[in-house]
Amino acid sequence: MKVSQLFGRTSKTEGIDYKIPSHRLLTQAGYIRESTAGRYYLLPLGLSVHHKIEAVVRKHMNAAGAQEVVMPVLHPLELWKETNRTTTTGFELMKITDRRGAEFALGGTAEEMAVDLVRKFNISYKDLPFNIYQFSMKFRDEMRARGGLLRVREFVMKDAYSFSTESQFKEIYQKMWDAYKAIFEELGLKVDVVAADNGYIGGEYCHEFVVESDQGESRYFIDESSGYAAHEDVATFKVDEKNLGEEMREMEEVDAVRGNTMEDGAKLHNMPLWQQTKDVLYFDEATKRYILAIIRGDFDVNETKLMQAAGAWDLRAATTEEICEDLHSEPGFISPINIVKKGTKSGYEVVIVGDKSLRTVRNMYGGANKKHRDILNINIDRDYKPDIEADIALAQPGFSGPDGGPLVERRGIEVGNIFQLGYHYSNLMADADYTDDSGQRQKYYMGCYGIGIGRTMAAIVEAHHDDKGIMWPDNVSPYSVYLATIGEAENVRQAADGLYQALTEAGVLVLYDDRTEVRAGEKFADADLLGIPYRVVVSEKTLANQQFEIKGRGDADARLLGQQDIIEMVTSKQNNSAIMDFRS
RNA sequence: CGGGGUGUGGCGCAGUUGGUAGCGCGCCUGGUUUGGGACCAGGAGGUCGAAGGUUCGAGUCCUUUCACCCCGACCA
Repeated sequence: MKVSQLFGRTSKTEGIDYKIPSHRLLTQAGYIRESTAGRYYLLPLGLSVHHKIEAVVRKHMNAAGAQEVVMPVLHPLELWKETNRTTTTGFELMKITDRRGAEFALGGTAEEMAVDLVRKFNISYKDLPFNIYQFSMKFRDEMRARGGLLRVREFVMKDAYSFSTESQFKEIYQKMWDAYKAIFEELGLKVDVVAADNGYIGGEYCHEFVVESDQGESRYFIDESSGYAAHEDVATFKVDEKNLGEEMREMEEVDAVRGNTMEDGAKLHNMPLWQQTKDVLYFDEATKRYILAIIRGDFDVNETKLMQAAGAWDLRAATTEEICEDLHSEPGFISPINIVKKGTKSGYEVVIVGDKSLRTVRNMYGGANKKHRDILNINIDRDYKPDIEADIALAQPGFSGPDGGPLVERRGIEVGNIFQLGYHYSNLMADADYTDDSGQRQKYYMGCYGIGIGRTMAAIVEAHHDDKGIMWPDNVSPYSVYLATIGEAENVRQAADGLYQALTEAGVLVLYDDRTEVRAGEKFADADLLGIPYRVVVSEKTLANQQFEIKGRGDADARLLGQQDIIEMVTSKQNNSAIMDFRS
């Protein structure tokens, strides 16, 4: 491809105030252009990178036995109603109606479609296991798109769906895990595999593949000694025992003229924070229940864990009015002791969820559900009994991980994930089953596996750039060589044309900067910005002894080589995966 | 959805107490240049986000609305 013919151009001013490096560099180099917030044009260069990433993903998915399909982008809304996800997706479904009034969802993920496809084939155990996947545009009505390609409203996702028996599942999950490791390694990305929360998608466990980056939105913890890695939503830690040797003392209600914070309580009673009870009242809009979370005073409530433990999917903080008038308690003095079982006005039930850390302390102190009254010597079991006992504590940096080592906090970009769905969808959807070897219908067991292609592209740029521009790894760069002429001399042009042809015939993708009106400095700046692995320069100077100048994008110095050596040097680094120039 | 901000040629911006739009980059033409973003001369390109209002007159004042950016909430 000749630069003079390439659609799109570099710009010094376009996107100058974008804060995220990948956003700015991809824009300035002419890989992407914004349409509206969270929606991007992929220009020829950007599409080329996109295709190369897809090719790597496809290669490893196929090698792992998955089979590529394409599903419609418009999903019949009845399918989403079948799984009750029209209201509970976690992202606002985008809907569209055709002129006959048929309703569709713009696909944001495709579990229902995959099940619907599979049930059309009335499968048996002989068909299992299998894994189908696609690359397709996904639509998310994000509240707030940001960070260029990092969080968008439309993007190409590779999404895969596996169908198997429960006993076959572990192997499939492991295969996807291994395939993902191989994919990201080939793309030049170091990933942490992080245990995460399944959220609205269902299932019991899942893992995120995260590229460590300051620009990432995922926060997670690593125990570097053991390799334990978990998203902050699910991270667990060892809870130290405090004063379990102490005798239980008589419960006692006392005056407590203090403010509403934990610190106020610790100060007033001159006792440690950990001996105080932290009582946080929530209301779940989905099930119309109050959820009273109780935890040791030196910990915080992890709301994701709380949602899982209580089955409360639409949690919000309770209002002062609800606390005072419906539950007859007092902000800052809420307590499980003598709390009403039901709101006296609303009739809504109060569910008490206790963290397991409550079993590491004796004789706790806390509110009395009355203003300026506290209770001393509170002990679990004797004085109150949680309806649900679970780990609902939020991990913090420095806490001991489940394997004993200290937890280190990291931030990263989630580029892929693998989910165990189990029977979640086969339970919700009709005929999501197969015939077993005794002729009985059985629910199948599912998993799903996603990779965001555009986000991966941005993550690669985040991991591979300097202050001059992008530095693509060899196998995702749109071209292997940036060939630039300097000057308008006829012999320079002829030599460059010859090298362009020779490299192309050798199978090397070359971006040939044939512009005559552009000076050397600008060509060098463009070459750096674009991030092509090799820059080859042809000028009267290099031709003085029949040579060309070649420089790696990350190298400080260039060297002079003859044409044959150039070709050898470049082809030896060429990646052999089935990759082609989609523009020529 | 809450808080803050911005909308003026393709991009980045200026525009005074209201008087009918300008600069830099880019683009086009000609010339001089040519190893890290050159220079000279000429040129094209804007109903100032949209709608309504005040006024003799609105980029500027008022009202409404839309879009985008940043922070938060949310979020495979």
